[in-house]
Order: sequence, then C-alpha cells, then structure tokens
Amino acid sequence: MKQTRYRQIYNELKSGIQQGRYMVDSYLPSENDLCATWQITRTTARRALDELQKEGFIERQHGKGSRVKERRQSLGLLTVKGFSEAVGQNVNTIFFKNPHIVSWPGILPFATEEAELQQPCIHFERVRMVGDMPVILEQDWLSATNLPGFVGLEFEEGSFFKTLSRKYLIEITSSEQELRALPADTRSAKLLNIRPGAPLLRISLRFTTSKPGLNIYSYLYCNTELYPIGNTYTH
Amino acid sequence: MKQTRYRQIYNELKSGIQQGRYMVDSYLPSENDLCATWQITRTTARRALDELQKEGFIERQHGKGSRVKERRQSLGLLTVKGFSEAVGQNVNTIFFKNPHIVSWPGILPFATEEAELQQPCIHFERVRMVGDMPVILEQDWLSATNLPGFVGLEFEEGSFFKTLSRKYLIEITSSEQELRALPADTRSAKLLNIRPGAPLLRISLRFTTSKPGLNIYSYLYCNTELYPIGNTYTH
DNA sequence: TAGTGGTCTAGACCACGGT
DNA sequence: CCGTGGTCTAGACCACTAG
Repeated sequence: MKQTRYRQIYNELKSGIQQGRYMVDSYLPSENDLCATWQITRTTARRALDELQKEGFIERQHGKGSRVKERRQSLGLLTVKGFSEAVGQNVNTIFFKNPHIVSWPGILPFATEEAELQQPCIHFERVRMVGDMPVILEQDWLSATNLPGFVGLEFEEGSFFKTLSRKYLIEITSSEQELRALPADTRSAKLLNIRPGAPLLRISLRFTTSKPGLNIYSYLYCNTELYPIGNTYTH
Repeated sequence: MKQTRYRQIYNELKSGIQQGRYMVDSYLPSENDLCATWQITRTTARRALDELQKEGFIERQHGKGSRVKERRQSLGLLTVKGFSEAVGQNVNTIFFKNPHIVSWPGILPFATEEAELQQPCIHFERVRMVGDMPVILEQDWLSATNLPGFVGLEFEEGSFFKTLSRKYLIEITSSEQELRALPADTRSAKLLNIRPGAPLLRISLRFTTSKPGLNIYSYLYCNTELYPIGNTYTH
C-alpha cells in the first residue's frame, strides 16, 4: 500500500495531535520547519496541513502559524460538547448500564454489516441530566473489534468519542441519522421522569469510523420540552 | 478589493454552473485548458477546482475530468431532494399560501437582525405530501431584500433553494436548527390529518445566505410516523 | 497512445504578526 | 526586522481513462 508523501506527514501530525504531543492551542512546526525535517517542498507540507485544516484539527493564522484546535467530538446532530454548551452549566451524565458485553439486539437503528455480528457486542446506556432533570436517554451498541480493554474503561472527560480518539486513534468518519417524534413508552417515561405518551424526540444514529468494520449504533430519546436540540452548520 | 487569481476562476466557473452554462453531469474545461485560457499554471487552476470540489459543485475523476454534480440544495437536516429521495416516489408539494408580503410575525424560530425587520417580509406555506398523505407542513419567512420579482415567481422544479441559486445567484452559507417533539395543535393536526396531541417533530431553521442581510426562517412540522426524517453526513 | 487528474520539486513575491 | 502563512510560476513524473 503506497502512501503519498503528504499523507505520511499528515498522519504523523494527526496522531501527534490525537495523542497529545501537540496540545490544544499550541502550534505545529512551521511550514518551513516541516520542509527541513521531512525533506519536502512547501507545496507538500501545505498539502498535509490543508488536510488537517479541512478536518478541523488545526486553524491557520497568517503570520503566526498552525494552531491545534479543540476538536468537534462527532458529526451529526448532537454532541456531548454541543449538549453541554446548548444548555449551559450543570450538565451531568449518569451511567445506567456501564459498557458490557451483550448479544446483538434484534433491532438496531440501521442495517448492520455481516462481519460485525460475528464479533461480540458492547452495550452501554446513560442518562444526561441538567441539574436534577433527566433530559436524554442514550443507548449505544458497537462491535468489540479492535477495542482491547474497552469494557471497564473510564471515558475521558465523560466523552465516548474523545476516548475513541485518544486511546484507540479512531475517528468518526460519517454519520447517518433518523428522527422521529414518538410517544414515550413506560420505561423511558420513567427514566426521563415524564408522562407516558408525552412526545419524545428519538434520534437514531449510525456512526462509521476510521476503523473498517467498526460502527456505532445509538438511540437518543430526548425530552425537548425544556431543552430543544440545536446545532449550527457552516458551509 | 483585490481578488486572487484562483478566486476569479473559481467565481467564473461557479456562476457558469449556477446559471446552467455547465450542465449537471457535463465536464468543466480540463486543467490544461484552464491554464491556456486564463494564462495560469496548473497549481492555480487546481486551486480553483479544489474550492469547487470542497463546496460540492464538482466531482473529479482521475483520467477523465471534473464533472458537475447535482448539488445539495441546502444545509441542515432536511432538503427537498432529501425528502423526495427518502420517501421514494410519489412526492407532491401543494402551496397552502403562495409567497406574499406580510408583516413580520411576532415570534420566529431565531433572533432576527434589526435591518431585516425594516424590509418587507415574504411568507409562504406549503404541505409536502406522499401520495395522498400530508407529511410535512412548512412555513417560511424571509426579508424581500434583493429579491425583485420573487412574489409571483414559480419555483424551479418546486425548489425554493434552486430558485434562489439560479435566479438570484444566492447560495445558502449556513444553517442553524432546533428540534422539538411537540403535541400537534388543532390547526396543524387538521392540515396533516392526524389526531390533535399526536407527537409532531418540529424543525426550526434559520438559513444565512451569501447575500448579506438575507436570512430564511422556517418551521417544519413533520409527521414522522410513516416517514422519519433522515440524513447522512460525511466527514 | 493521447489526454486527464494526482503528486511533487524548486524556486519567487507578498501580506501579516510580533519584536 | 524576521519568520510566518498565502499565492503563484514553470516545470516534472506518474496513474488512470478511453479510443
């Protein structure tokens, strides 16, 4: 498998960022430094940085350099960060079921790949709270492929995606989602402390990752009465 | 206002696509052609094409050329195209209120700019049907700035965004959205032919455009029972 | 085989930021 | 002032597509 030159540099810088060798808000080596270190021209160095910029790892400032950015944690509608920011302070997450091995559930939000079902299935469930108020019930399933030690692992800063990125160098590459407004069933109504039959927003998600064969399936049951789900997309 | 060289070429090609001089599925001039026509090097030609590709106007094929793509019609959750594709055939749109001038409504999904409220307000309302079944009630407001002849205009292919792009060269630059699951009120229940109080998904949207001061405010009331709202994001 | 896009070199000049 | 990133030139070699 031939790697292009700019791709090598891109990979090296990216894992440097993911593993914290380049900290958030610090600067990457300048383009000229990269040229000297890697024996390349500026075109190639810039090409590597272009990719990192496009993917949101860095931000470039004319006359200063390439600064490592705080990365978005996921694609799609809702992010841990987005949730916390949207509702302000006082966000807590409690695990209702810690990550553990289960057999694959019969119904999932999206079609699974055959290879996945051969692997063990990791499942966890948690509730997002604002203060004392439960707001979102989240259920996740994923195959245990390439995730040694995941069960029992503490999430970094409470974030599943941050953990995937830092510990396993796995990034989310795309997401697919489906939205429904549903009447709450008895179980979710109880967990979210609302009346059964009250309108709930269900966000079904399927994330694909940079690890082939590893996808993440999620249901988010959201009580949007006090805290609607919001997001911004920039072209 | 200095324009860079690649930006000039980018603009020229982009308006060519928007105005239909380069049709969907046809090919742009090759990189070497662009070099000859504009007296530039391939680096610069490629830079212009890179931008077009990044924004989804074209798709490049090694050994063939740069093909004009069918463009996504909006950012955010739901698109006309997305809706039609998601539910398959048999999609109809009926206007309940054709575009007309109203005074700005008291409540809008997002904060408006002061300058907008000085302008007349265009409003329209339509219902998306699948066969005989009404599925989405859509309400839109926008300022009449820079839109000569909009009231009374027929939408191109039934698409508001396509019309903005082709007739006025206005592109959506970003969108903000908010999701709520709500019980249907009597009016929307009647229009969507559901029981009052049944769960409805309300998508509130604010689009900003390439025309300063022109934003679009929308409410989408969706009956997701048979046709959930779906979408895919690729990194 | 001719033409296309993908990668890369080795330079150049400029505008911006901080000293 | 110097170092940074932004733009651009004038080449080169390669891999892919299609006649």
